[in-house]
Amino acid sequence: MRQKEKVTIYDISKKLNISAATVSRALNDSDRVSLKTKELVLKTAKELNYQQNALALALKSGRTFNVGVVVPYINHTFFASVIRGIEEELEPKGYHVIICQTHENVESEAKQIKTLLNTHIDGIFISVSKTTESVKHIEEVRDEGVPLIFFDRKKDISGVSSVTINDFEGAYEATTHLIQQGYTNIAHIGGDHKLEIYKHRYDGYIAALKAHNLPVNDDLLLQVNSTVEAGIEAVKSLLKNNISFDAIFSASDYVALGSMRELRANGFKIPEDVGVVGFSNEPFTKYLERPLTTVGQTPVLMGQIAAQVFLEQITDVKKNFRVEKKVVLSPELYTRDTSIKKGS
Amino acid sequence: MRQKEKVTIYDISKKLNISAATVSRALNDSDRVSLKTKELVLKTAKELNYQQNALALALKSGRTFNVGVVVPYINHTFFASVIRGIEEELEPKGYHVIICQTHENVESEAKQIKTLLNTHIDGIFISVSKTTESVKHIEEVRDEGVPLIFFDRKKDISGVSSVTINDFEGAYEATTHLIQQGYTNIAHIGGDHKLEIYKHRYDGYIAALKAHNLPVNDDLLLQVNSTVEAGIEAVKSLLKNNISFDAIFSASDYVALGSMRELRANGFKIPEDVGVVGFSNEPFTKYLERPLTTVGQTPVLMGQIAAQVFLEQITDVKKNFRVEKKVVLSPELYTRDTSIKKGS
DNA sequence: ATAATTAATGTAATCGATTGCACGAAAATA
DNA sequence: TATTTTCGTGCAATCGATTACATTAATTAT
Repeated sequence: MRQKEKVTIYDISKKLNISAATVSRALNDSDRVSLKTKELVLKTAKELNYQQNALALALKSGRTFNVGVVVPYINHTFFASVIRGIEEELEPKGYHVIICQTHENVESEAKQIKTLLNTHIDGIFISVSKTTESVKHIEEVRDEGVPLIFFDRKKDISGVSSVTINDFEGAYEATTHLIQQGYTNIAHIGGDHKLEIYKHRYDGYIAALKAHNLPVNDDLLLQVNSTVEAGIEAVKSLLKNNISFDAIFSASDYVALGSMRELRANGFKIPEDVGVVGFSNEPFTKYLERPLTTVGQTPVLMGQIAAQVFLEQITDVKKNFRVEKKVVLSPELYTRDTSIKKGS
Repeated sequence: MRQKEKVTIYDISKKLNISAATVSRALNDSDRVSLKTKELVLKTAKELNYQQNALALALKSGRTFNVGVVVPYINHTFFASVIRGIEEELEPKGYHVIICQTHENVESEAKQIKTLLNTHIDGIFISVSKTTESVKHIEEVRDEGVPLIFFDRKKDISGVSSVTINDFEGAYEATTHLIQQGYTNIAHIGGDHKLEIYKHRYDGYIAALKAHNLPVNDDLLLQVNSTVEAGIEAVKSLLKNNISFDAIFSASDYVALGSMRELRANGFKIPEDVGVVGFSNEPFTKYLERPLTTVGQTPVLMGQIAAQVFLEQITDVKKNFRVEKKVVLSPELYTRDTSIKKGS
């Protein structure tokens, strides 16, 4: 029950009748200590089961070996996977990952960042919340000299690195795939353009249509939240307004799922009557009885790369300069049942 | 680019020409400081934008306001949701959550715990890995006087609290439900009994059969990993061995999914020919074209309660005693399509 | 043999906040 | 008025490790 009395370098120094400074040097393998004392110290340290006090070190050095990760929700597969990637990459280097969620709320985001800074983290990874417009709280991090890395959802801030998916390319490929499958009247159910990712997916969709000389029809463009319910509502509204379409490219798998529900409820066959493509490659998409074609995002890889960028950055800081690095990952189209016209 | 020079209590003390001790007392609202100086200090602190140095405080007090969470994989929906619950409950109290994953590996688990202890976390939440048999590394935590809380996957260690699901009850209800639907030949595809949760689910299944005077048939009992592939293989082996059954109670949603795949591939209709019930209420289960009946586990709630137990525990420690608290949450059966016989 | 060099170790300050003890001044009591 | 309390504040140690500077001992060069 009682806290074990921790062994410090003073305990070692007392036992060996030398100064704590020498012990410290010996433990850090300094060349200003004789081999004999070095060995002696190391041996005694092992005997006494000495563990370096990370707090004392952090106080002295200013480095805590903790990094913060700020995401909207940690239990969303995508974010949890990115965190996993970060954790896997940094754990071997002795870093710990502190996670915070913003619930898509800027104020919470700003608060979390403030607290993280106060905890003296060595870096921050962030995917901004939907409601984030002002970036003052983020610039503050940069100004304090703390490495900051955006992943997936970024803001354009000079001097800040980011790792993102090429959403444009993903959307372009998805749309092109639908076109090649013979669909010509493709609706796009996207998300709020305040988030770059949705804007880029929209742009990719438009570009693909134009590249194949298909007209852009405003009636076929919707912006909704990323939920099953929103997908249902979106299709309902399309049908109610008598808008004809033969395919849906959705910027969200959840929306795609809802869309399919509503389409089937109205007697449409997928993919015969309507082709559907989603975005994200959520785990459930491949388990559906009719697996969903979707754009995959390699979130674990994204986390790993973000971590690597961070590691580069901290060595840069030591050298007293900073590089702004923008990594853009290529998405991959998972072609499955919902977009392959039979007999085509 | 340059690290902002941090404001300390010495800066305040210098500016006001008083000692740092008084500043510290004033900031901590000690009653040994005159109201006048108190106000003065508070005002100056605000002016200079003073932020308490968490590291210095931690070094002095031994409390870091960090807690560690150790799970097999952080991107599994269940664990991510528990973490979310913990985080939501502790964040308002000023705690940070440090996450570690073990990849179901005891050595990794022991190492993570060791590092966490060295980081001076204020408590540890853990769901043990499948391979954990020796609990020496866990007893060490308890012996160091660091509050430890098991969630979901626990080990029996005296003096350690836990928050779990009543797996027995969940399995009992699920099996009873199948029986009530008219299934009589129910197979159980479970997991490794080394993990209590699987043992309990098995026990619940057996108890339900006995309670309804149904025979226990060893041929219908399987132990497999929690994957879609394992589910496919399990059904393959049942069919190959010509074992007849009219329902499957699986201890895993993934296994249930695989089972259904293989059953359909062999011309069986669900739920007409074979009823299926899973376990966990994974998000995908309700999105299936034929939503899966499954036992839900309220992971967010589990995290919240675990956090509450932790908070109680640290106040207990202050009072110099420790209570072992075992919270068992009730699972809930989500009755969906795969177990409801039509016309019954 | 003596001076100059190098190697090994020790001393003490530092990182920032907290706190037991001491001290002077003011207030209350005798 | 003299004596005791109370109040507000400061001094200095502490938490554990690091490190610039000082010092001693050992070695080499002259």
